[in-house]
Amino acid sequence: MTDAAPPVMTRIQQKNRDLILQAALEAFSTNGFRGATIDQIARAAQMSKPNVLYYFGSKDEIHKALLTTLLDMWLAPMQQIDPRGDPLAEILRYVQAKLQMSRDFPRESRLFAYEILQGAPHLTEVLGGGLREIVDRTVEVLEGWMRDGRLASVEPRHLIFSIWAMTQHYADFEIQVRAVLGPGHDPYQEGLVFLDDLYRKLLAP
Amino acid sequence: MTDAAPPVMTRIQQKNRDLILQAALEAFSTNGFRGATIDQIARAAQMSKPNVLYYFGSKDEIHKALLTTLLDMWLAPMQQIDPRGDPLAEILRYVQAKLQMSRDFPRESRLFAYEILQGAPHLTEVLGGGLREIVDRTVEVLEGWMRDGRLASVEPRHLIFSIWAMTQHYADFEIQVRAVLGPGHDPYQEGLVFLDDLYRKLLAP
DNA sequence: CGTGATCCTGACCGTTTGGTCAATATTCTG
DNA sequence: CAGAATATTGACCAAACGGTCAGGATCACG
Repeated sequence: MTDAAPPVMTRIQQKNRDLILQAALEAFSTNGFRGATIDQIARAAQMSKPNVLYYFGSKDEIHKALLTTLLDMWLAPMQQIDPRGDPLAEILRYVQAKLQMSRDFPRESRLFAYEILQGAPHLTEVLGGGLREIVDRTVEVLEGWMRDGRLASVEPRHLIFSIWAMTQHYADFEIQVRAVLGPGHDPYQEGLVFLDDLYRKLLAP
Repeated sequence: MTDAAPPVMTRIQQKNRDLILQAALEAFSTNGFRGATIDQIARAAQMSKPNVLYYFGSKDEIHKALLTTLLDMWLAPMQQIDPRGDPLAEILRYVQAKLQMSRDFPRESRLFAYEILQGAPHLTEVLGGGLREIVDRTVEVLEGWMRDGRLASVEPRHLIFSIWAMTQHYADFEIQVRAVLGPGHDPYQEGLVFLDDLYRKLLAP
């Protein structure tokens, strides 16, 4: 009984696949899937176009690999909500973590934004499957807290939407945010203060 | 002294320009600027490609015309906030209006989302100019209300961001919202209930 | 009804783009 | 170090795309 398909990678494969994904993240997140070109990715990864296609069979494959690689990281903060912790503290920590991800990984945020905007052609199974399960689990935790009177009663799924919308807004619409605020502002710092206040008031039991 | 450039349009011009813009809205809002093709727009508008380019000199021009045509409509609800009205009622009315626009004009919402995501190459002057002024005016109204103790004191610009983020989320990420909610839900109806509650709690003086 | 302005299109062009392929270079391993 | 496996690339291709152009159809109007 041997390993069916041992995904053993050579040192070079590991390095180059990583280089390509790095370059692709930059390209896809600034221009969208159709706006990015393999040439552009190859140039950024400092290799020839055929070599890029040697590691990933097609542009689509690069894109799909990127999304699946980054999805776990993107969803991680929500899974770290601790049912045994203090409800408000747990949620505020989640908001902060999500906002920090927008600040530290805006390209990832935009990548997903483009994908969802376009109708999530590469994420349909994830949306209806894994994502929904993760959300459902979190919803159960939230509803438990609400039943116990430790959290104000609000529609939990829309609460989650609101957190996603607000935090990702700072990354996805950063240009607009900065244009409106003008220079000399730290959108994320101010946003955190605002969101902290908002969710405290909304969720206080 | 004659009119410098009387923009008088023939019946046909009016009809065809409108048809093209209609088709372009559909195309740009589903595939983004680079994802949409002139062929596609021409087909949807039921005319030949050269004819599309007879009315609009280039793909870029169509896009720009769309954005400028729709921008006023998009920003209108905020300008209808009445400084003499009841603060909370005015804001809740704005939230409702914005949410209705997401529901009734999701394509417009996505069009702007794509544009901002991409760095707003066609909206830079608007972002730094007109938009900022409109926001500034609204901010003054909000700050006036807060000074008078008729509204809880929160950072007004981030309050506006939150309204934009939340309401547009339902249009721009509709696929994700529906995937998470599952069938048998009215995202906009539920969203309105949630947001009403949220802003009541946040803004009660 | 005629004639000038407006409207419309098939055919075409140059460029870009995703992807292929044969050939060469490099690395790994016995 | 030999030879097999892996890695890399220049040259090339077909399709898609934005845009042009010359010529024909249609319309408005005296």
